Amino acid sequence: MAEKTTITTVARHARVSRQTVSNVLNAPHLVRDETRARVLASIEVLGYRASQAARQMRTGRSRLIAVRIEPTRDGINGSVLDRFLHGLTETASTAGYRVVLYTAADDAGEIATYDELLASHDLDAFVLTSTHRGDIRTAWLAGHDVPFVTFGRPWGAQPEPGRGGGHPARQHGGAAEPHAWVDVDGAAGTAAATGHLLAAGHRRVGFIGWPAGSGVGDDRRAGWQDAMGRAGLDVAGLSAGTSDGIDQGERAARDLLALPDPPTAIVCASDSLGLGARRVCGAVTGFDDTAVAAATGMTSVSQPLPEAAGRCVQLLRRLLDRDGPPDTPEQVLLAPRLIVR
Amino acid sequence: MAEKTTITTVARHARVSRQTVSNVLNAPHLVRDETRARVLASIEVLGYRASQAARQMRTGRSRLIAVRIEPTRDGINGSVLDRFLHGLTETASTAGYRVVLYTAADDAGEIATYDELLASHDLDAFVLTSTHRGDIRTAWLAGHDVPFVTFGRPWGAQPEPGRGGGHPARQHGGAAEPHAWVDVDGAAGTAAATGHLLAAGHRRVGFIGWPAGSGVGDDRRAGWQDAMGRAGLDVAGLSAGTSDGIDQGERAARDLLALPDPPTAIVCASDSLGLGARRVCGAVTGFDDTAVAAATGMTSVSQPLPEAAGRCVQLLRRLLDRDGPPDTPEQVLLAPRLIVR
DNA sequence: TTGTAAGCGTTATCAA
DNA sequence: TTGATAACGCTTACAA
Repeated sequence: MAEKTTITTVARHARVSRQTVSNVLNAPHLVRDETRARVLASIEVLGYRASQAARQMRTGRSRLIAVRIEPTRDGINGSVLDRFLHGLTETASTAGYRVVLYTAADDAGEIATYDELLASHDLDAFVLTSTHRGDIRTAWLAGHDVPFVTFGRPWGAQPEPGRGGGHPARQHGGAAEPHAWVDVDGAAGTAAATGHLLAAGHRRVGFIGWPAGSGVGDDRRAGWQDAMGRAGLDVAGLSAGTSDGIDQGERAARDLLALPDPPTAIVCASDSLGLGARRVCGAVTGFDDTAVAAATGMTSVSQPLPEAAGRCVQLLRRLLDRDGPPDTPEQVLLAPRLIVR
Repeated sequence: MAEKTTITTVARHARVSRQTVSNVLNAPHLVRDETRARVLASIEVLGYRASQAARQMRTGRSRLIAVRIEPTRDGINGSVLDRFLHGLTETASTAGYRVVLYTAADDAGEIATYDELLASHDLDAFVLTSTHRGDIRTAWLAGHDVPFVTFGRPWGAQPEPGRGGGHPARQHGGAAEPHAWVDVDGAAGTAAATGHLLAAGHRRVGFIGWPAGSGVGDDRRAGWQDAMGRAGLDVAGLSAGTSDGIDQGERAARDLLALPDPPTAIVCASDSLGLGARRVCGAVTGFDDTAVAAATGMTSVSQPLPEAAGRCVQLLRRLLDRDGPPDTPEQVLLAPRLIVR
């Protein structure tokens, strides 16, 4: 094994002081062109790379961002995180950041992990996924002055039990302080899916989603409802809410089809639900454009995951790569795309 | 924000020297019980956690292990990595290690990334997935004395063009120096799938996999061939090789069914191929037990991903948490499970 | 058993 | 524009 190349090695090789080498790297404008060129040449020749650990001790920044990896729930929607992670890793690396993974059983466990990661590894920031109503994580991070971005907008404080109708999802419930987030417009997605079915001649279009109060679910339901409303169509009784899963989707679809005036097509809030519904209904759309949708030829709403990941990194940089007071948080709402099959 | 808690804070609080605090953490047996208890209490009260960066500077160990995250190819088999990653993150964290992600376009790019990660972040080890014939990564890592484990056994040097028949996959081709690896016995999986079909009364069981020379593919083919041989059945002409994909699976299945004496059932090397084959053949098994297989009710071979991940960490610890000369590398071959549907 | 001193590789401060 | 010095928080060697 060769000697470890440190900044001292480079300094000796280029016949300058350590500090000058450091300046070439961190404040190039302070160094004369000729000197800089010589130093850069030495760096190249010696294959020098600054030690993150040493740099971190001095600057307090680790250039590490953390993301939670969840146990793929039903496997169908799980690959969404997979693609998001890949995009995140790629974009982060071009910005000089690395992604570290962590797991947690629930929100409380996740917060304990924040504490641990921050104290021992000095993590620079967190990317949170799967935001939901009553999410306690963002308040904790904000309260501890930890930079973070969520993939998924804030859905408000507590689940509101009695809120059936209306468009509750559109109110981003009184989050104490807004934070940076990136999200995909789920309502626009289900609206597009509904429009697609309407264009195909359907008039009775049903919806299968999750029970009211789930934020993401309410949003997707609202998109369907809006699209139906704009077409002047009645939606009374055409909506079902159930937990996620293939069998649940089939059951809910059966119920809808048993109505006196049943739907002829169904928009679903997930590919899992859609797959189940398809067993009993010909015209069904799913959500997330997972491999299952592609494999079974189901029309589905596709989220622009790589772009969402890129935006998260972008927002993070705005938070991190600055010396002044933090900018006002930014929010990004991306449009999904309907993949017609 | 409270003051940063360092080892000095703890020392003051417990009325001992910094060194004693360090000893409590790293060499508890050197400290008197009473003192140790007092120090631990202070650590608890102050919520102290040793700074990884400072520790790393002294010890040269980062307690970080790296894994590549691949762009989900066809999405169907992609979720395998997802589940493996989750298991890895979980097990690693209980051993005090964190998982960092990286991407790479190909083997050469991956090696460049090793260089970068090692030089700047002092990574402790790598976990390699998707081993293949002619894999240049292991030689590089071994040559640079970097600890690593592969998920997937070494498949030998170069793809061997003219090797059609036999059981080439069973020869783990002259790897210069064996290394630690964990793998799942693919041949056992396809053998089980074949056995399942034979038990159902089939006598002509075909196989659709990838072109010869791919290591993993040859192994899975060998399992089918062995099972057929043990049952005294002829396999001549019953095997097809194609690139992965649903349509490719369908095409290969059509070809097999067009034979004079066609198969009545087909074992496939992936769920993608299986899904395609199923369009034209009733009795088909897949491989990987992905969400697609579950959703479409296809029998498939399931890999014990969490266990594989755990074993990888176990092997890594053997390599890392030792002071003497490294142990002889260990290899772990896990048995898959057939999920009958 | 506990304390003192040195040093890991970097960057911020300040003087030349 | 460049260089000397100190400091970040920790652990290893050695002295008390």
